[in-house]
Amino acid sequence: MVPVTIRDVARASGVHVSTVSRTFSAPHLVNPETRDRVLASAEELGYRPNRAARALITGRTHNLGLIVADIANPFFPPLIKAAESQARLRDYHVFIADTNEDPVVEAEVVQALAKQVDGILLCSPRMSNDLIEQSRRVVPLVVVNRMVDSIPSVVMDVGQGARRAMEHLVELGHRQIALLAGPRGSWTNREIRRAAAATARGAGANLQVIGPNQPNQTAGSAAAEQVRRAGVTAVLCYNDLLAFGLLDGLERLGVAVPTELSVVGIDDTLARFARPRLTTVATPAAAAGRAAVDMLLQHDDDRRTTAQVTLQTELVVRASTGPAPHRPAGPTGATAGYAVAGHLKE
Amino acid sequence: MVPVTIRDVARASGVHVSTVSRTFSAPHLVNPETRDRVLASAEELGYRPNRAARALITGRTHNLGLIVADIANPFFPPLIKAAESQARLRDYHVFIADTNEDPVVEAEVVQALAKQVDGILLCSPRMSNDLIEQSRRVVPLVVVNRMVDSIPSVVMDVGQGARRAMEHLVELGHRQIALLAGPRGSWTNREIRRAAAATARGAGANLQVIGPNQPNQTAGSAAAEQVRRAGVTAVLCYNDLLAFGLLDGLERLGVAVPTELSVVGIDDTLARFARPRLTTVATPAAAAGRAAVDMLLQHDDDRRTTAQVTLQTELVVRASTGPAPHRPAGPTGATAGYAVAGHLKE
DNA sequence: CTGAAAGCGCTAACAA
DNA sequence: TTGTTAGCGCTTTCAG
Repeated sequence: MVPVTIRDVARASGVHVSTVSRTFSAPHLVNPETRDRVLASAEELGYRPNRAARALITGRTHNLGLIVADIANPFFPPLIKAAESQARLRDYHVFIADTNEDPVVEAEVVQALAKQVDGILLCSPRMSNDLIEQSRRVVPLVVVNRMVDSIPSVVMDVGQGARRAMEHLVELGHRQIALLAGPRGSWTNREIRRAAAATARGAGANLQVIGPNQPNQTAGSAAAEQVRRAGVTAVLCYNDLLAFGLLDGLERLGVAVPTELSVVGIDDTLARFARPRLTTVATPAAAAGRAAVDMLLQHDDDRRTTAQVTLQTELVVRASTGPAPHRPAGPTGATAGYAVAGHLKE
Repeated sequence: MVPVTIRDVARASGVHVSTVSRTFSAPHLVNPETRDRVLASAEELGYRPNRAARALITGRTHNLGLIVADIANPFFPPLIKAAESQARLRDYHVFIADTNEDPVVEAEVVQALAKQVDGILLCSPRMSNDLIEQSRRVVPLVVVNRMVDSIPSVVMDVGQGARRAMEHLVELGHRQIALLAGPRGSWTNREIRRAAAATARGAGANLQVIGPNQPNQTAGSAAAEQVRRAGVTAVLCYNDLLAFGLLDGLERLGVAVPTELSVVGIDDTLARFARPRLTTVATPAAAAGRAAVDMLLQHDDDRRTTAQVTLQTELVVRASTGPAPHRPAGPTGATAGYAVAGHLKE
């Protein structure tokens, strides 16, 4: 709490402050003996360079910003953890900010953090590309889960993942499929939708889009009724959270998974936790976090790079998908009578 | 990226830098008209005060540190989210750090962050009380999930929660109960253990402690065999993650929950996701995060407070607990033959 | 290899 | 109400 400064160390070791400074920021420029003496005093006094003061003159804060849509969404914690760990490995500290899926907050936070960081990881941004490019002029940016022209980015190939998921369903005989869509500003959502629609078209299947939805369990649960009425035999969900909620809602409605309806998630966060275990598309969130940090720090050195990294995704088949039933699980289908099961208590 | 400073604004609005400074840090001390002019120029130039520079002179960074044992542990995200949101509400930014359950990293991170923050939230610390008190001398601290003499803290009454859980089990007829313990340095773990032991003693039940365990799913899964051999009819777990893993392991071993074995979790993070749905002790993590931030910021003003806040917990009975069977689910019990079920594939 | 001096962006007395 | 001045803790020329 008593702040010990460079001056205290200088006094204690009988050298000028600039020598102490050098000892920490350019050790090779100082006589080994002097250095040892300084280091000893520093150690004894418990001196730690003040990074903020240093930043003022060097222009480098050694801080990073990490902006995510919702920390409580299980997709993010592994990404945050990996990014923070990678950053600390390189001696960077990281600011975290949660925007609550709000594009306005997002833009504000970027501005607020800009001066205090050397760069920002913008994860699953909900703001417009224009705004992102504008932000880019204020602070170095790496965008995760979105592709923006001229902005370095790390994305996961969810298009490919969605395609594999659709193919899997088609192979199982499904022809009437629903897509439980994600939130509005989401690039991932658009990718999934595009890929799913294309795959359906190519396979002679019909794709019904339900949404947009907030990517949480509640929304998934709430969509169950709509899904049942849609007359489909399979549902691809924007993420596991939505799929999980849907599973819950379906259980309440008495719709059996996968016998009456197949459900596929995306991101493989909650999939192992679900019963039946979710078939899902695994997305390498931790790897994305690490890659993004590396891009940010490297970009920091040699400027002018605008790399776009795409990480592979993988379909993981578990127990929530099965052969298409003869009739869809709708109110006019074989299972209409089960509606009363909705009154079962938890 | 082109940093606009207070001087640029001063020049643009034809006043001295100190007037610009006042406009932002003490608006009431400046003539409304001048203020408007300054504000206009600032707006136009996109000026934002540099907090680090400000901190250098005021001594207040307007940053907080948030140190947690494991971001990926579902207990923390809601706490982090709430803390960050509360902090930003008060115009504070927050650094996040993950210690990987390592007490050494914990201590290092406190030191590393100290100069850059006005205070640190130490969540579920694994380091010793001594070290915490030492850290306290370097930077204001609020400890979450631990009670340390003379250090402001926010804890949840897990002792009471464990007691209620044990009583619940005893009421269901269980007399041979296991406690699947948590990690070594955890205060929460000690509290649970103490309360569970006391309750067992008072009720004429026997409590077997299994552990310590890392608080993750893998450890829970791995403990299944040991639990089955323990000859108990019920298990109280340090957290939901461990309980979830245990459930998984038990399923593989063919032990039926709750008919053969009752399982109780703690923290209510994954409980709704489990099948059967976990009976658990709900802990108000988000409230704890908010409370801790408030204590830190308030303590910041009027010093010398050492408040200790205790938040209530609540037993939530779901489907993983039931009447005690006549024989425990051990190898010598009724279900020994189910061991072959361990070969079932996922 | 080390010291002296200037200054990063900002605030805080003090004067005017 | 505003300007002047000094200086927060540190780095970085430039001399020596």
